[in-house]
Amino acid sequence: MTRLDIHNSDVPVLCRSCEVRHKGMCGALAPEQLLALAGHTQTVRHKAGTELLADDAEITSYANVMRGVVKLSKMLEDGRQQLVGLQFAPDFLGRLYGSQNALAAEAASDVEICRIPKAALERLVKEYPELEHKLMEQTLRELDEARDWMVTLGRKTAAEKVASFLMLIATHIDPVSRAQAERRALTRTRFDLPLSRADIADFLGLTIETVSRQMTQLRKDGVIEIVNARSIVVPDLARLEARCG
Amino acid sequence: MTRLDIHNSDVPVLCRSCEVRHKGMCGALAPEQLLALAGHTQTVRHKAGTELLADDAEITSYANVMRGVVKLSKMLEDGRQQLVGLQFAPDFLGRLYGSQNALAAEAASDVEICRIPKAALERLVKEYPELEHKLMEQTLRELDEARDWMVTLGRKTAAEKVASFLMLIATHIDPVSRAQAERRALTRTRFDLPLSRADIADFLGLTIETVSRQMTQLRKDGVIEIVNARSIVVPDLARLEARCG
DNA sequence: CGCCATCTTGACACGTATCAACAGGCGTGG
DNA sequence: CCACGCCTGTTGATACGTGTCAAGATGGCG
Repeated sequence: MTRLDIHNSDVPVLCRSCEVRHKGMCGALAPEQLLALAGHTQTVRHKAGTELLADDAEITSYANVMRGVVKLSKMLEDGRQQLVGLQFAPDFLGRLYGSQNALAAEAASDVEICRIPKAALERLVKEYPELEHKLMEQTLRELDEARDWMVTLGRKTAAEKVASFLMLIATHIDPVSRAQAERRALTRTRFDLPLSRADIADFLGLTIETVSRQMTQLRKDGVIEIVNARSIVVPDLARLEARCG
Repeated sequence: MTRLDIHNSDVPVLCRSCEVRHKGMCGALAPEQLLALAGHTQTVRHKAGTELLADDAEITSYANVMRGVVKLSKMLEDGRQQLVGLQFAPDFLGRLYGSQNALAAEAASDVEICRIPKAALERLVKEYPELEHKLMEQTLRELDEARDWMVTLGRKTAAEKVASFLMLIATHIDPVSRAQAERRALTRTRFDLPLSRADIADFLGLTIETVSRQMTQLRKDGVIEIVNARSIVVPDLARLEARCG
């Protein structure tokens, strides 16, 4: 279970300071493999709002989210938009084996990502099945999350949608794991929203106005406190959970 | 590209008559590996409506859809239901590496599935990375489809949802591939709906009545002909596509 | 032939969208 | 340092789409 990490000297310098090294796909790699990977990677910072992957663009590189939140979105021709996922560190970014993106990725907050050229990663995946296995596990998790969200989009009321969104953020944004969040269910929790009202609306299939009204309602009901538009306090996560439908 | 398949004698008897052998995950396997697999598999037929996997049940086996359509659904505690996917032959069925199902699977039509015990498949996956790769490709396809459907659920009108559903069935149910369907876009197409109005409503996040009204509207607009409730003719797929939003 | 499930159609209610006005925060420039 | 303007979010009035409830119509099957 515990990884032998005393011999850090084998680990590439770049990776040594990487905070998500053990959690993302890199956790699958031995020092020597990490070295093969690190030879191609490049860590880049982007400001909130930067487009990281354009829809329909050719895929030339993949990436790992190291810090911050990335939003994935799709658009209809007439401009209607739907967010189809949020990626937190240490999530993988990009459609593996795809030639073209089927969605757009944009930095929701300031982010730091670790890029690797498409060909380089695909070569490594072929060489180290353990790497593909890690990516498979994340893909399966994302599929589970996408399907959970389909229930939210298709069958929940506006009030339940907003509560579900807050719950999602509360359990993902914090460095504490989801499991910990569950244990601390009764504890006062505070977090910042990585999305604007417009983004939240696009994530929930609602309008800005409806999101705003439902937030106000949750505040009036004492389920949340709105420190400011971007900062929320949940006195009791269990009560919020009860609003999720 | 072409697989050497002249020496059928090496292929297990069970698999030799399998119509989806080359298309699903089994396409990854050499005769010898197929033999290892076939020793554990069991082909079963089920009538429409049979529950194939119960939500929250422990996973003991995986399966491949060989004939028919399987619907995947999730339910909220109060009974509201959402279909989160449809599986056609030769799709894989089951949450790989999961211990519990997060969704229910039910035969939408009469189906034939090829079961394999969880442990047996997981052993094979470990042994043959090529097998995990095939499953990865399907998982990625399913994730793409789930995200496409999120746009439908979150941002389309009832009319567009129904058109999108008909389009989905038209391009999946037929033995002709999606690519072929696109080429034959202007051709008259006829197909049977594998779902009842209630299922369609659950797939689209609508009510039965709204689905029915929108179908009627499409008929009145000449976009579809309703032979009977379960059988549809689309004179011009391009016109239907134009209704999808 | 008749029953029962499924589907369709109608009238009305309700939730969410739309349109519009206003409030607050924040950076810019005077 | 304050004033202004812009961007984001909030609140209100009203419209519209879809849900709900109820009553037929249709069709498959004993």
